[in-house]
Amino acid sequence: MTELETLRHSAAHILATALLEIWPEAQLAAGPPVENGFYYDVSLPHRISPEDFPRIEEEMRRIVHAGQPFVRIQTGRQEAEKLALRGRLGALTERPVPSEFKLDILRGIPDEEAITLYQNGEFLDLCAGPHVKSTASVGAIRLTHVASAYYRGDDNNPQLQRVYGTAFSTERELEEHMARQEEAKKRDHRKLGRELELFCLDEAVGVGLPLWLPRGAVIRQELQAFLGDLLAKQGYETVFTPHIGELGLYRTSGHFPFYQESQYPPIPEPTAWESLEREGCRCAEYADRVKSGLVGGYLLKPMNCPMHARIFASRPRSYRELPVRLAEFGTVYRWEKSGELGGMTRLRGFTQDDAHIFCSESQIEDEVRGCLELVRTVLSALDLRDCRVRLGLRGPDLQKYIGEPALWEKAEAALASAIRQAGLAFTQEEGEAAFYGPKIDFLVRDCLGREWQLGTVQLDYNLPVRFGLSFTGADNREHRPVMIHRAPFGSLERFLAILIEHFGGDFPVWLAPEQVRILPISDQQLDYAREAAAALRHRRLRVSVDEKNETLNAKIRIAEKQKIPYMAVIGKNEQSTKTLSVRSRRRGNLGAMDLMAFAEQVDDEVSSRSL
RNA sequence: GCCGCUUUAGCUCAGAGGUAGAGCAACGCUUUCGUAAAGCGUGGGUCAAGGGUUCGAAUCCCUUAAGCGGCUCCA
Repeated sequence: MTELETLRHSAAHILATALLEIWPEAQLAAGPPVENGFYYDVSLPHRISPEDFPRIEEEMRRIVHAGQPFVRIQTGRQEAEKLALRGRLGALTERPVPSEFKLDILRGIPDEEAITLYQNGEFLDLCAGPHVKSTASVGAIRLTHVASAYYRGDDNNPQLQRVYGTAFSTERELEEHMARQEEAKKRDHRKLGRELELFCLDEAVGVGLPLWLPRGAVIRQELQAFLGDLLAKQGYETVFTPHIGELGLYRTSGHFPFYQESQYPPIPEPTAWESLEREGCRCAEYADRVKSGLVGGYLLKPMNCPMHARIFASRPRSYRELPVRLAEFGTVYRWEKSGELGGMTRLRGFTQDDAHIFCSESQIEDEVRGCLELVRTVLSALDLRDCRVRLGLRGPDLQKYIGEPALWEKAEAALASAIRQAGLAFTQEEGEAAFYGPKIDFLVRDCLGREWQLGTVQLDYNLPVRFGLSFTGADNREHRPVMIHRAPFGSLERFLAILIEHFGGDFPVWLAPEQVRILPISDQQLDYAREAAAALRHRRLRVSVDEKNETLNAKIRIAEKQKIPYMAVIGKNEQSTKTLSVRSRRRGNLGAMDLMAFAEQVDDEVSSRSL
């Protein structure tokens, strides 16, 4: 634990102490430090709201001023259990009701581990520590928000109130942190997405179904073209597949029923509807039959892989043509629960920069390495260096996965070996696999510190079996290919969200929806302004002319707020000399430039995709 | 889906039981301007939706929806 984490952990204990001073009956669960601060989970009939924060904070300040030492108490398991039964753990006094969560946590601690308690003032808690010396060491502490969480993160468990706060050793650091958080909120892609007119989420269209506005569409097309160039070089072939497919296809792949709860229900054929009507089937019964897949129909595709598998199977394949790499910007639809939707990061319809590589086992390592290389190229080209890599393996609940354990072990071993070969630092996490195979994910943080999965490389021995895929080997016998699923962006929507926040809306010129805005000083210069715009457009630059009846200062201000990379001021002088007075959003006033020289310069910047 | 909070003009927000307001944006007119906001004027709202309490509801109560913060799940 770092020093700051220790301090925040102690802050959590101070929060707990304060909560108990106010509500002695509170049942405490756990209170760890987290990314930006700390929290404590508490079960309490009173609904804690931000309105309660002032009095809780006042109580906390009092505890800090009191300078209560944190005392570490080594104890026996039975002693601790007795205390918990008497309601004394996570409490200021003994209480008539046992400390249920503490008791449960205690029982979860392995036998060989020592049991320690920490006490400050009257507050006694089951806790491994460590802590700062005394409550006075926590110089600055503030509550930020309250949310809810299930005990131990399991939705079968009781729901707790989670009070979040942050703490630092000095008030100044706290103030700086709060200011940074405020700044970060200005980069929020939901805010910038609306202000810069990149996308919109319209309830009238459907929850979680995004509309890409013209300016956002420009960015998407640039991203697609950028990736398209890389894919062509790596020997990928482009395919297109429909948005819906036969239910049977997804039975074969296992999406139905393994992935059923994440899908829109099947769409039945009109004839199925009619024949059920003839049977006198009632609505509820009909709905049941559709849901359980007893009525045939189509599924809005939740993934592209089954269709790509069918493309592979569309004719006999020879070992000579492997690996077959099929790529598609495929839009998929998933039934995300309402509470988990958010901006462009969690949607019900989104587009993956998907591809499936069909190869022999001996090609796996090279191909996976190629994929990892591709993801890294993409991320570094866009300056997203701050990411971590995770190897996702099966979890303990084997019901959630398809396929033979032997194949899983092979796949997991192969991925682990490829990732090591690539020399990437990574963490290994159980329960993070896809239902058909293990995967390597690239995770980045958004402006508020939340982690999102972008790029992914997944190894799959199972779908080829389910689809009976094969190729003819050099031995003239049929062999089973292996499938690699990979998406360097992950989804274009989520990637856009992260990009918006990374650049704060100030995109590099090649991605900027509008690259140059021409600002005529008066309408005397309109003709030349339009002429100049046309010339720049000929160089395939994205240009507009601000023809509004406004002062130059106002036009500059507007362009700055819209984060246009280049402004070109045109007045009498520029008109007579056929030049532009160029102002760069990042570098300020660059002075007069020849029109064509300027076009050339911007063109270079665009084609080199410089940042 | 669950818990909490929120929802008033395109955006940001005031309005706390007596029948809706500001700034910005939009539109019009005047001004024709040299590197981050010219001036004046105009239009715009079944106060998220539905129900209830009340003589009277943006305001109080209930239900629903969406958004936000989390949890679980995931690109």
